[in-house]
This record gives sequence, structure tokens and C-alpha cells, in this order.
Amino acid sequence: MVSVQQSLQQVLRATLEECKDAGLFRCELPEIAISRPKRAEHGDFATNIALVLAQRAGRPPRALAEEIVGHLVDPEGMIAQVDVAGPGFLNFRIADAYWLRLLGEVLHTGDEFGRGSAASPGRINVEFVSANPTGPLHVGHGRGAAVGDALCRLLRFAGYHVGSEYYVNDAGNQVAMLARSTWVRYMELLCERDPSRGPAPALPEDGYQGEYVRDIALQLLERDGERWAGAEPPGDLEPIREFAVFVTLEWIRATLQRFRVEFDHWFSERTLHQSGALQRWVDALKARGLVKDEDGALWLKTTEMGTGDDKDRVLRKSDGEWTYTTADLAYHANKLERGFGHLIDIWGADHHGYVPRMKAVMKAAGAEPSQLEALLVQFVTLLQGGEKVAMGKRSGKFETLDDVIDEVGIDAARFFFLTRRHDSHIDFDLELAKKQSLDNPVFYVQYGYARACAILRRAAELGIDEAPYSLELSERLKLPEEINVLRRLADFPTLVAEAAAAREPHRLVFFLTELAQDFQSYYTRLQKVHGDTVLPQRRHREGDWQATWDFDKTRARLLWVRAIRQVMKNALALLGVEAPERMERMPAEAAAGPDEDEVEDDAGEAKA
RNA sequence: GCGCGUUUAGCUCAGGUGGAUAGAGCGUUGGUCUCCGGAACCAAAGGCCACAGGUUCGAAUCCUGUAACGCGCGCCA
Repeated sequence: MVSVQQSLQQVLRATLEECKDAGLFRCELPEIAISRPKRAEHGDFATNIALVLAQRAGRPPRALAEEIVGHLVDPEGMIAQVDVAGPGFLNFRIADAYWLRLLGEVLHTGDEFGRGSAASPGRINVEFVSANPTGPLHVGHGRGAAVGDALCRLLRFAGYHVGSEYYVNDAGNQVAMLARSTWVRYMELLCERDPSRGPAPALPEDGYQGEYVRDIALQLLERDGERWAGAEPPGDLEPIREFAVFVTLEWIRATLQRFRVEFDHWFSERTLHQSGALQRWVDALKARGLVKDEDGALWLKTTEMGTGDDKDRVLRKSDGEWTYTTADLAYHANKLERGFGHLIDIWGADHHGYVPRMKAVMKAAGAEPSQLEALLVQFVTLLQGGEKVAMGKRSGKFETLDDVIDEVGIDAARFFFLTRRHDSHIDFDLELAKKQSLDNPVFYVQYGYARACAILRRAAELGIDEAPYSLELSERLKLPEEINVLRRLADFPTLVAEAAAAREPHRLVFFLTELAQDFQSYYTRLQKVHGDTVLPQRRHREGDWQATWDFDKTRARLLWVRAIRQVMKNALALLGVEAPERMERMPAEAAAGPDEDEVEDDAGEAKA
């Protein structure tokens, strides 16, 4: 598949070769940058090549630009018009036939339209969420999940080979504390049932205070009865730890699955310890002199790795325990051993101080620091009616991801998490996200898609048979609005490639919003400005109307609608947002408020 | 104190790797309206791109410094 932009690139390269042969300049041809001008008067594409070459050619940019135009090599007649503009830009207008052919290409390639073959595919591992299995996912995890998942979809579509992965921290202090907290809640339950047991033990100060720990305790009680009862925690908390982690992980899996986030691999930290990988790595590092003994602990000399880490890091504490750094080293080395040449880690922005350390760890593991790429996802502030919704895991009063999904739905949550760059703060307005109106960008985009579907349905009802694509038929599309939309569809493959390379799925959101806008605008303008309609209306369908109605024009426009719908669908799929065939009409009394919520809750319970 | 990040319209944010007159949504103001899904559309007002220097044909974008805000600086994860 060759994009319009690539075709132009070829034309320009041939042209410049011609110029070189004519002695305009001697140097090697530089890369030809082609951009889409912001202003329509500047044509479909522009290049600054004359500005770049001016100095080496030894003549002013504008004069050089004129020369280049004079040597234009365009056997296919792709370029309808060239202008030299401003300081020396070359502005090109592409022949309409090229845009019309693109319409055929969209229809022909369908779900594959926009798929790329990345230049150096390699194998990329994307690790994200990786929340400790010590409680339900919260909103911040939700953003990481949406970004990571959309990025994986985008990278795959762009032609990279991607493995997605969740690192389960099922070893260490945090899960030990969860086990301890679970046991305390378990004892509370027992003491409530049987007051003669006396007061229950107190939760440790840094224990997990969330309500959910009681749920785990209750499940433990149901499974094991009074087996763990006592004044002191059992000597071996291992079975309780295992149980608590299992329960928590099931919650996390369920939430992610519901959120349409899938992982190729769930990697358990515990298995890493059990395999002896940590010890093996430390031995290897010792042999290479990268490790030092100090204060009874074993340190990795990360400051000597040239990655900017400001202090050395402990691998094994003086009490003999491994630190997370050691496990992370073994884990990332493991990813490399499994054939991933490039590792993307998606972390919360509060982990930014971790980057130089992990780069050093990569170096120590015998890899290049550049093989690790850390994407930092900024925090989300939840707003409800303009006011911040309090969060905070320690207080136990946090808004879980499930709460948010319940509130606004999966599509809105994913879309909102993906509308901003990953490193920019998000104010997530819950009121706006659940609004069934055009202020809500998710709704606006989905409505556009549903409307396109409705047009095609209606055409079928009217018995208008759709014709297959042909250039001749597509030439019935003559309105500037129609051609403009095709220009935008043509941007999609380039957008996919660039967004993937930049790791920026949010660009798809902007693309979709603009495309939906073009489409909506067209429908109003077609009637108001051009006095035309796509489909015959009732007023048209009188008498022997079929003899006079221009069916080919309608068929051309139906193909056009179909192509727009296709590209919307492809883009939405990359975001993991549903493309609905029809929008559910909201009840007229939608403004009702709290009453309505209760009604919904009741209905939900009745179903369950 | 050191390090990282952020600073663009009243608000929330884009700005395609240095390009032409700075972009969108919301909000505000004004309009279209017998409507294929009107759950629509159009237009206007609104800017010292935090500040000061520098690099070059050309800077919101790259460099240096300043300020404000956020985050990070454990033998925690």
C-alpha cells in the first residue's frame, strides 16, 4: 500500500535527481520533508526542500524553488498545481483523481486500511499496570491501563511485534503486609461472632486499611474456618498471603478484562526468586566487578554506569533480603532473554526518579540503556461537578477503577484517559464523561459513527443497491467538502506510523474528533448550502421519481460514507473504544438527577 | 539543597520532531432551523506561547539563565 504522501515523495526524489543532473547542486540529496500545511491556500502538501538546499546550491531559496518547479518529473500527472510561496516553500495541489482512488483503497483494504510495516519491527515488550496485588485498581492504574493497551494496539497495527506484560509483585514486604492485615480482619470477624474471645488484635500502623481487606478475610473464614485463630498471627503467614494475593489478583484481572485490557503474559516475581535467577545474576555481577560490599549489604555500582544515577543501589540488604532492584534486574534481563530487543515500561510519574537507576540496571545486565524506554503517566484528578473527588489509598477512601467504570462506562473512561499526552495531567470530569450530549467528545465521535451506519441502513431500506467502487463512479463526488474528507482519510496511515513511533495514542483521539466534525458538518452543509441530500427524501419520492433521481451520485456518496465509517472504525479499534451501530436514545426526562440514579440501580439489581 | 517534569485563549488541552497569519473543545456573544439520526450546523470575540537572553533564513518547538507549581531524592515498593 503506497500512500499519497509516499507517491509525492517519489515524484520529488525524481525531480531532485533531475535537478542534480542539470547541475543545480552537487551534494547528496537530503531527506525530503513533506508536511501538510495548516492553511488550505497552501495546498495539500508542502516541502521546505528549497530552503534546506539553498545554501548548498548557492542561490536564494525562492530562485531555487522556481528551478525545481521547472524540472518537475511527474509522469502520472499527480500534481495538479505547484506554487512557490513565502520564503521558498513548494506547495503542491494533488489531482482529485488521487483522492478518489484513495477512496477505493479504503474500501478495498477495509479493516486493514492504515496498517503499516514498521521499518525495524524487532520485538517490543510493553509492561504496564503492574500494580501490587494488594488491593483493587484505582483511577491512576486505569490511565496506565488505557494508555498501555492502546499503545500495544497501535504498535501492532503499525507493524511492530509486541508482547504485553503485567509484572506481579507477589513477593516482598507489601504482600506480606497484606497477609498480616488480612489475618487481623479475620480475627475481628471471629471476635465479633464470639465476644468471649475478647478484643481483636489491632491492625499494624502501616497495614492496609481498605474495606476490601475485610472481604478477603471473610472469604478466608469461609474457606478455612477457625484454622488461623489465635492471639498471635500464625508463625507461617504463607498460606494466608497466597490466598490474599490470589483473591486480589482475581479482582484485578476481572477489572482489566472488563476494561478491555489484555495481557499476553502475567509474570510472577515469586517465580523469579524461586528459579534462583537473582543469585545467579548477583554472582555474575560480582565476577564483573560491578558490585561492592559495604555496611554488611551488597551494592550495585549504578553510579558508574553512566546513566546519571546519583547513588549506588543496594542489591541485598544486611538482613540478607533481596531488594526490588535485584528482582527488577533479573526480570528485565529475563525479558531480553525471551527475545525482546526493546522494552517499554509504563510507570506512574512519581517513579521518574527510578529511570536512571533502571537504565543502570540494564547496563549491568549487559544491555544498552537505550533498550529500556520508560513512559511516565501523569496522575488523574477526578472532578465531580467541578470539585475534586478525594482519593488516597492509605485512608482507604479511594475511587477504584471499577467505581469510575460504573459511573461513566468503559468507552468514556478509556477515551478520556487517552485524550491527553501520557505525561500531561488530566482533569477527569465525571459529569461530562457520562453526559449523553455533544459536549462529550466520546459521545460526539460515537454518534458520528452511528449516524454513518444509519445512513447506510436507510439506503438499504429504500432499496438503493450499493455499487462496487470504480473511479468513474467516484468522480461523481465533486463537492469540496467531499474531497476534503478524503484528504483527511489519506492522513490516517501516516498518523498511525507517527503516533506509534512517538508512543502517542492520543493523536488518534484528535483525528477522530476532527473526522467526526467533518462528517457532521457535511450533512448540515449539504442541505443548507448546497440544497442537496444524499438520500431521496419523502418529498422527492413522488410519482415516477426513480426515473429522474440521480442514483449514481447517491451511490458515490454512499461509498464515501462507507469509507468514513471504515476509518472511524479502524481508529476506534486502536483506542479500544466501541464503534456502535446505533446510539441508544436516552429517556426524555434525562435531566431528572438523583431519582434517575436510583431507578438505574434498582434495574441493575433486578437483572443481577 | 540536588534532580526530573510542567507553564500556550476565561477553563481543559493540542500544536506531526525548526516553518507561512497560533489551534480545538467547553464557556461567552450572535446566527441557521419543514431537520437523510437537529443528539445537527455556522460565525464572532478572546493570545506578550511564564520571563530574559542565545542559536539561524525562520523558534511555542533547540540551548542557557530566572520564576511559579508538581514530583522524586531509604538497606520502601
